[in-house]
Amino acid sequence: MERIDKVNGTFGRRAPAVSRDSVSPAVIKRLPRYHRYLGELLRNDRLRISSSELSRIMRVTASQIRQDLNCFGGFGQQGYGYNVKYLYGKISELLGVSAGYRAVIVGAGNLGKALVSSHMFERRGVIRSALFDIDEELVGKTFSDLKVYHVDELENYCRENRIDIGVLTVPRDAAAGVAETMAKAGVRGIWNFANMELRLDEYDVIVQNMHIGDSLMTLCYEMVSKEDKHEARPEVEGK
Amino acid sequence: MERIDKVNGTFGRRAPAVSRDSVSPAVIKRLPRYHRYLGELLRNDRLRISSSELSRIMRVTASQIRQDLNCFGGFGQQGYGYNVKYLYGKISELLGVSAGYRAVIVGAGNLGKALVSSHMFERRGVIRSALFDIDEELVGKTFSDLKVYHVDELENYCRENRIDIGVLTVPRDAAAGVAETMAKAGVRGIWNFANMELRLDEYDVIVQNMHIGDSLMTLCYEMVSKEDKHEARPEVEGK
DNA sequence: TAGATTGTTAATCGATTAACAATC
DNA sequence: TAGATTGTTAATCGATTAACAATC
Repeated sequence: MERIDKVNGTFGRRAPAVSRDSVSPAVIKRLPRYHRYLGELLRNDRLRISSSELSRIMRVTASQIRQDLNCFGGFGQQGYGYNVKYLYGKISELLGVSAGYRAVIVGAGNLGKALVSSHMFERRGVIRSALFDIDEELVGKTFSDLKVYHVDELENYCRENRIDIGVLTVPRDAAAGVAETMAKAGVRGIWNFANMELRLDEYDVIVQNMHIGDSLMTLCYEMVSKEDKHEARPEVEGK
Repeated sequence: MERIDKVNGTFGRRAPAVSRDSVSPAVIKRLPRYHRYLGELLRNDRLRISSSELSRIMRVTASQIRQDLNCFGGFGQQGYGYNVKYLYGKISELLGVSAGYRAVIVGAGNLGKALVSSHMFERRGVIRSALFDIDEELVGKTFSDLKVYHVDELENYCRENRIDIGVLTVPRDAAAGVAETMAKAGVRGIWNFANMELRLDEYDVIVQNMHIGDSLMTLCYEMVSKEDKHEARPEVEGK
């Protein structure tokens, strides 16, 4: 068996393919957060990190970190900890950063523009390919180096450019139709910002519904709960 | 004990205050989704719904629905089901829709504009009060009926207008500073879109960090996993 | 080697589901 | 009343934490 030098971040002949079989949803949901924190450590030139230090930074238990990372194979080294670069690379691999997925963004409104002008895609290894809109005024324009095409061209474009991901920032009512068009054109993942749950059961497509508003509601829930607790507490008797 | 007519959605003298004590995080996280689906049913003029029908629509177990809704008190009625309007009202109440929170949005870039131009706040009972930006070019302009002020005025504005919620769509590096300013000015909740986890431990403020990108990564994770499964499966021997 | 820290098992805790009695 | 459907308890399942042996 070839040894992998996790400490220096260099590899022997064959790195073990990260294993994904039967990884629990709870762990998967946490991966992007690990990725963020490790990216931060990397930018700060940290070479190694122990589960206990990472646990202090991330405010989770060290036990959970070790358990999580171990789902995919032994990423650390006893007595040393984890090599930041190596670990970051492994998690990036799991999250498809090196898959080179190509994405189109449908809807060149404020949200579409916000997404393409950010480092959103770039940072995650997703290649922005083009913008689409139904508004003739926008067609032909360029935002953040991305050309806007008319949605009529969407199906052909996706096919010809082997688009993997479709990002939906269109109005609610248009979402289902556009999604189906993309699914037919071979798109394999849809990132949906319309405020409804898209379902493409007939197609072999993975859908991520992004409900930004849910987060605002959770914030409000917590604010109300806090007030309830503090204000007007009788403190007389009983529980 | 006064009876509450859950069936007609009308109330007796005293409606039971929804109880929030020790509700599990898992349930809280699901509330916005119930809210969305019930809103949809309400728009479609549905008067009642049973846990079993709702379970089909939402693709969760009926058992979970009954268990969840029961955390806060008996919202249903045996033999009948749930009154859609009543239930929607109760969940709205839990989520602070009727709290009348006032929000400012700091950062009048594409994301800020996208948020204020949507029904994001309105739909959740949050009142948009003003926009703020550091760019003199933008100050004085109006977007979606909202005036843009200079961030220098943020602290005073929040105090004078009793702002409850601050929405951060500023660049990463500016986020912590702006957040602190708002906390000092009495803001009690911060909705942070900067790609970093804001912590305001010294202040009595609730922070919701919105990591849009995590959702894209999860999508990519699932796409890679699916490919791994389908492609190049040796099917020779061993597991 | 001794010290540190992972990998991993076992114990605990929390969340989900199933089942059914209560009740409308 | 009979039928339907909730509220609620008990059983199962999954996720987290604690503990420690393995090992670098």
